[in-house]
Amino acid sequence: MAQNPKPAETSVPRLGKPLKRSFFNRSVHDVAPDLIGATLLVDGVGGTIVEVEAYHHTDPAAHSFNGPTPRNMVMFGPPGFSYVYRSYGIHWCANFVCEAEGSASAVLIRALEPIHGCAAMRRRRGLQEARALCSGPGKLCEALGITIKHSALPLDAQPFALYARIGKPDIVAGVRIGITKAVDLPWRYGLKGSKFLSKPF
DNA sequence: CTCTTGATCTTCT
DNA sequence: GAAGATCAAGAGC
Repeated sequence: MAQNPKPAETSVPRLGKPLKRSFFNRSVHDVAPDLIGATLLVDGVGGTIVEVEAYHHTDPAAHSFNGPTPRNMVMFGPPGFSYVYRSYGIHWCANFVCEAEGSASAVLIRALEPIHGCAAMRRRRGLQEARALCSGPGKLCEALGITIKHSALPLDAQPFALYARIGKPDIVAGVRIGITKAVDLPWRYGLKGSKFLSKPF
């Protein structure tokens, strides 16, 4: 019998339990793939995370590699906080700080599937196509309204809201995008087959 | 479809 | 003074 009706074109996944800050207090290489499928909202706008990259303090490509500076200071703080930086003078990029305080490791949020508040995202991005709204770290910050004002904020309190995924999705890994150091490390993670990635794997 | 380039500015050397 | 965890538009195929 047809107990599974054809899915709607845009289905809204059930949300798991809210993620606590302690979720981030472990290896950045464990947190990064575990964020695939989680839901990120900023003031109620966002969707399902489909692409991230891990940056470890021993990694030459990490902002924290050469020690603390005014820009990367929040990376050296406790886990479970946001780290937002300016990219190429134009865009914002959002990270989640991981591991014990002082580790200076973080996950870059690179792409998500727009689910909640799509009208607001389309307005901010000046675009209609869902695929282009959040398919890149700068794009998703624009769509979610993330700026430097959102840096160094706890991820388990407003305006942020994070929910665990339900079940375990198929995750793929590959080399990171747009970097010039440590280019061969396979620390980019994505939801297998997602149409909302910044680039295919 | 892929490749190239300009925009724009903060950060660190 | 140069580089950079990007993006969009335009040219070429």
